[in-house]
Amino acid sequence: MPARRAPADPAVAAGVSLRMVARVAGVSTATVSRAMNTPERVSEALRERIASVVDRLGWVPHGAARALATRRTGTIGAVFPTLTHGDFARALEGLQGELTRLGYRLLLACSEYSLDQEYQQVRKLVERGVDAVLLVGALHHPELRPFLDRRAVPVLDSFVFDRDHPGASVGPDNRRALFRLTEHLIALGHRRFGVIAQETATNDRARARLEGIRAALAQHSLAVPPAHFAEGRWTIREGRELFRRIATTDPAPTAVICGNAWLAVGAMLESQALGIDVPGALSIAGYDDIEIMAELPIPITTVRVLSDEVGRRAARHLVARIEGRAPSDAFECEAEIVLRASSGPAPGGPPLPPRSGQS
Amino acid sequence: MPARRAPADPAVAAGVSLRMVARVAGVSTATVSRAMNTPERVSEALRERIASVVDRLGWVPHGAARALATRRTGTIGAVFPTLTHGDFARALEGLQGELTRLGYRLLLACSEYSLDQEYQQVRKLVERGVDAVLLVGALHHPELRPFLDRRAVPVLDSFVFDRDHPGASVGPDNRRALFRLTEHLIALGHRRFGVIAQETATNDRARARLEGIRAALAQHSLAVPPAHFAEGRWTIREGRELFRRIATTDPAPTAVICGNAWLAVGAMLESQALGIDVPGALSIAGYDDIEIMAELPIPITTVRVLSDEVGRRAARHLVARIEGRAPSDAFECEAEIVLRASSGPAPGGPPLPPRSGQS
DNA sequence: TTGTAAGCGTTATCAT
DNA sequence: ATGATAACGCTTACAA
Repeated sequence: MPARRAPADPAVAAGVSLRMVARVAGVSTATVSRAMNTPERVSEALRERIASVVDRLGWVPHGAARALATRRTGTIGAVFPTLTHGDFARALEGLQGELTRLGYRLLLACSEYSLDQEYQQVRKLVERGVDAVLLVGALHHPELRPFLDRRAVPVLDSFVFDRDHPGASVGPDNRRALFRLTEHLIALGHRRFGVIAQETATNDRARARLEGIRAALAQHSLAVPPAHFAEGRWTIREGRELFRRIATTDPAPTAVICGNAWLAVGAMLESQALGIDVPGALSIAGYDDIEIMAELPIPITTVRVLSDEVGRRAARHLVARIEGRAPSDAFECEAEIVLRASSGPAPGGPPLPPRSGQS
Repeated sequence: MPARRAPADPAVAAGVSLRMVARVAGVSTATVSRAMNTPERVSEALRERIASVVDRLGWVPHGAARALATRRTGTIGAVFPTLTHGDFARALEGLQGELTRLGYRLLLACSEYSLDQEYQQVRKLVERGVDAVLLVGALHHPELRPFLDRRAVPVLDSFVFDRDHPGASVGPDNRRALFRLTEHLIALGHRRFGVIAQETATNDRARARLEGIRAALAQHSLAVPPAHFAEGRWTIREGRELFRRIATTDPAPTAVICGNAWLAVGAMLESQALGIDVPGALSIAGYDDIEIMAELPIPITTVRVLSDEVGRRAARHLVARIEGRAPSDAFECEAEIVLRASSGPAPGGPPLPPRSGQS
């Protein structure tokens, strides 16, 4: 019976093992294994014979068996707070793409912003054999680090960067970015600031941003009065409501800083609905640069974080550590302040670099 | 030496195996295994003794070993075209959450809208031992189905629903949804239609939507002239450009249907920039309902797909099949038409149910 | 260059 | 209810 030309016999592909490939090719299992993993150590003749058998039988290596033997799975685990938030989605895409490029797979989980859930998910991932773990933020369940350290599983905190941060991290310096943004607004003459922050309870990034704002204000003996401060979830609707509450006080703030992109979009839409002159009477700034911010009738000043770059760097860092290379402990990712029409000089402020302010 | 209270001895947790737990507890490996997997078959005394040892040693079962023995990994694989697109992100989150609830993990990959890449990713996932695979769309690499079938790996196509579709699927009926939306606009008196579609080359959902539009128009002997048709990527900017091209023709369309949410947002923003009276002079409709569509000054009429529900249902379906239950082959997910201010009667059209049209 | 055989950490089938 | 022990499919010394 002549060799079949069908790429894989339907009846057979199901339970094909390396051993079977070896038998059909008339070699030992070791040789097949080598032909796959270290082809240069196998004679060309055998290599080809084996390749054709692999092909004909439709053999796919059994990952679990390999993992058991090598004690490596070629998989890294990531736990994000949520996946619908634009910057995490972008980071995730960058991470996934880079991992694929590096020959790794991604096991994904969500913490829903809960430290307990994050820890539980990490345990599951480790049980599932991930070679490394990517987390978001610097704040974790107290048992998490010890748990991973004990098992020598590399971890990386993403979306944070802090020189004092123990362990590896990759991301923007949230505190500094908002410090600088706030300073810029102060320089434009603003003195009454409003802030719509993301909930800071379990979100150390949001907290760092808030600290940055407060620190910059403090340097000029300024502060955010309670009536001009609000915390909220990251929806447009929430941004609208909180903005309305803050902007309709008297005296109203002349600048409102929003803790993320959607809150900023909400603030902007509500300012238009309220007929507030932006940036003439009030400046709006956000955090994170998503496409809509640049496309609204009045584009929004914001801090651009290259989230996909965060994901890609995270991938490279973790793979490097898995493979025994020792990359530097922290990467700061650029956080560029993007000035757009939503911000300008404070009404009646000093005549600084002339912009379209119409006070 | 008294029993240590430390949850796990740092020096030990690294290489703890079930065998070690068994030795320390003074039982056989089989008993430990049973204590973990079928506790009811182990005496309470032993069960407790074992539990405490597991705890003290900080043992975490080795997934690969278990997978090798059981031929199941408790992992399902998903391949999405992209992750930054809002509806996939939502589906992903729903999928992930439901899988966690069901005790499964998620292995995630991206196809970048390429059938080849999709196939390659599926191969990787299978190699990694996924118990089932979730795909997007009905159109795949010709080898993909045979590959999975041969290995008896359950597959599910998502974001599509088609009675004629072979195999399982979960999602909206794209064709029908846009058929109905178009009929609605026709009933409002529209006769000149513009369409901004997503690229249909490798996207069968986009194609189905387009077919729905064309079918509805054809029923009324209408069609989309080339000058009123454009295909593009799914960005706001692209939506703006294509809308401008289409809306500035003469005669201009009185209704423009957009293939997805971002294209629709772009169209809406551009219509405002151009000073076009919406919906007085021109109606705009989109597909997929993201928050911004309801929050813009002129909210956008669209088709609401419950993407997270698609993800959750996909999870339940696949797990059911993995566990030997046989769920029905296809679920149609609701695709509700959400009428908002961006659509109204055609200018000079029949005085249908009165709306805010100001022709 | 190739083969032999001992693991890798579980589960599952028998016995007991 | 518990214990021995043979798989599970692959990798990797070590030998030849």
